[in-house]
Amino acid sequence: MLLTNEDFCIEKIAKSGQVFRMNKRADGWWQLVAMDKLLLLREPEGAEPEADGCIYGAELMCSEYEYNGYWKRYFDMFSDYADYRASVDPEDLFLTEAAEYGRGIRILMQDPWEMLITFIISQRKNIPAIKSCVEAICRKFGRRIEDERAEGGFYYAFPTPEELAGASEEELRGCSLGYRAPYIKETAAEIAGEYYFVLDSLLLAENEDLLKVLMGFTGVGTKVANCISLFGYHRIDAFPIDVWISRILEEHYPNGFPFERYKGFAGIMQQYMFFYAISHK
DNA sequence: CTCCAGGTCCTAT
DNA sequence: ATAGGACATGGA
Repeated sequence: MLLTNEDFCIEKIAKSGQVFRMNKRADGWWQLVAMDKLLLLREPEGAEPEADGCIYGAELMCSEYEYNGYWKRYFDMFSDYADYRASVDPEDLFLTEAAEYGRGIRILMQDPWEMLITFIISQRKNIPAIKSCVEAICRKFGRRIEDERAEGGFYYAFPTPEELAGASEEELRGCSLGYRAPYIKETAAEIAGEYYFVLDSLLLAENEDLLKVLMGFTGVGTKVANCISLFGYHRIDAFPIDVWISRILEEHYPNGFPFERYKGFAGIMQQYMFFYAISHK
């Protein structure tokens, strides 16, 4: 299944800090696990790098049926990111450069539950550390799935609410979660129990209500709630402010970020700025 | 070794 | 409301 798109770069998506189970293998394929689903993808054969050195588009190891039924939505292929980039204020030199640098990034439509737990883990950790924690809880509590396409012949699904709720705090701490272990356990217990349908019920919620409910879970504050909104509910106007974005706002937008200009999709701009920042450390 | 990471919670004003 | 300190751990 060949995907030709000017705004699809596997490597940038994998390194953009929104997805933590997408890794390049030694054989050249990128392996992505989303909940219990596996996808392998790689750069199109014979594709020439563009002027920026990047290759755009991808070959997906899946049928058209699987693509249309799941991955097309997952990768937000119904949106035209060229339009988003074109909306950038040309006089805003920083954002112009960041958006050009981030061309190929897309805001993925990931699972709300996976985002809830993943971003509780994310607090005060760098991206490599987040990845190893997420992988650890999957290995320890997730269902093992045999699949010859996977590296080693198997992979682990993201654990279900029941699987995480059943974990002891010691087991969770064994995944390097530190003080987040009780956050994870409490939140998982709530989702596995009385709030079983709440994440689904939020699909149609207003943005403000969504944030408010998410922040009701232990370990979820403003920033994490915005990440879950953006990456798990595709609320592309959500604007998570972490230490990187905070620095950018101080350095480049002393008079405030022009949210009015990007009304409804400021989260896309946020992602370009974030990726630019972490790539130029 | 030191510094820092896609922050949140709790407490004291 | 708002400000300050505690918090676990591993990657760089």
